[in-house]
Amino acid sequence: METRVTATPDAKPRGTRLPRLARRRQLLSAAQEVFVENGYHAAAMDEIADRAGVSKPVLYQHFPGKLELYLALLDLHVDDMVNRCREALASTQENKLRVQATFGAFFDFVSTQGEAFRLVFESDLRNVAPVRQRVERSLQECAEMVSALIQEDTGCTSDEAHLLGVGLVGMAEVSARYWVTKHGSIPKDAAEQLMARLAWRGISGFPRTA
Amino acid sequence: METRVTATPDAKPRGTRLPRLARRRQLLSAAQEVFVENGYHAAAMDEIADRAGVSKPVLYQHFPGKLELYLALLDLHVDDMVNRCREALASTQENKLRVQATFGAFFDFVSTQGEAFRLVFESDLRNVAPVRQRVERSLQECAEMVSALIQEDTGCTSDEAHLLGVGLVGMAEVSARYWVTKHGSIPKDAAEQLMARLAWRGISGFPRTA
DNA sequence: GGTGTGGCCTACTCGCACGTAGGATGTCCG
DNA sequence: CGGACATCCTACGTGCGAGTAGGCCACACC
Repeated sequence: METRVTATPDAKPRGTRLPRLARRRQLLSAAQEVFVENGYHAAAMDEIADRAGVSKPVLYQHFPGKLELYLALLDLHVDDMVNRCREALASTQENKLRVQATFGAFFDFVSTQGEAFRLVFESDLRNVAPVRQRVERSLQECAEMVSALIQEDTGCTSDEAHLLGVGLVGMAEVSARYWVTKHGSIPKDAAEQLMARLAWRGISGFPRTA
Repeated sequence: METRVTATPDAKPRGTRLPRLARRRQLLSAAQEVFVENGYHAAAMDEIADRAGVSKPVLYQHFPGKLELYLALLDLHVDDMVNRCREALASTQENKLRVQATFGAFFDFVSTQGEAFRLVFESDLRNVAPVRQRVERSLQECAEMVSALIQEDTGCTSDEAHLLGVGLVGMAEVSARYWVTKHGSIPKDAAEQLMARLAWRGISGFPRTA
């Protein structure tokens, strides 16, 4: 999927001119590479520009600052995650299949776009309000969709269902992240189904009394 | 739990002299406050010194640099977490109780020392090798202790047991972190037991065949 | 062929925060 | 009392990287 991962931070030809929108997309792509590799702080605007085969001021003609550039990318991926999760839950009416589909969604999410999921799950900028807000909100949304279903089918209070939802989504996130770094140990289908089985056994027909 | 959260970063008396070891402990404590509040990058050595009622060079007489100071704290807390987890798993021979105890361990861990768990779970320095290594290694250790037990009692392969272990530990981490930020919604005991029940239902007598 | 507009570049400023040089001051022992 | 040692301070050097000033060049349209 990468054409070059060699030593030199490989500046591109540096001669091409692009229309505004195409350049913007390319800058986003270059920025994603650099942010994912190094995190926000270690990423230099110079390197992003170089990676796109362009000089720094061009970057600032498209984005007002480093933070805004980062947020633009982050928004893309949190939305992607939430949508995948929503679609998985809506894909069937049977809860067992819903669980499977949702784990599938998380495993898919961490498999796409290089390692873009790191922007959401491993951001080194969570201490900055707008970033924290986006990340927490997106996970919260996923958890709420899950907990709504839990609450329908069990006698749990709202608070209990929320906690369960957060835990399940967290399990999906963490296991998917672990799996993706250990490619080769287990095929994707098997990993998804293993975790889905664990979750489904845990949550199905959750007892109403302690 | 905080005595002061006012505007001024409250420098202490600034006159007291302390023996070397006591000063070191106090510096660690001040550093922990600042790192937890702001993360690594937004934490200034000046503020840590101020917070301890001391000037910056003193800090550098105790720690060679900012990173080493951070690592000293991080080591403390990853070890704490692993030990709690180990003790929980060793506290009984019955697996159901082990699950309960382990969730208890994670909920305890996030409840102690201000919010020191953020250093482990939300470090904004995971892209730096020594930090990443410590964090991942500690979670890996917890997961391996869990997966060893899983492998004993199920027909899972080693890879499968590892994935399950990581998922369960991840669920404990995420749910504990969520619970601690929502103090008041559910009492600690209830939250622990709810999650433990979810996990135990999921993992107990895990089927040997797909 | 001129002229304007849009895309691009080189080269710079500037602030911030880590880390340090060199000096003052309190305490303990001969 | 005097000097040695340890603790601490004020004030500075320094590097790095975000963001900017000002100018060049290609292409399109008159």
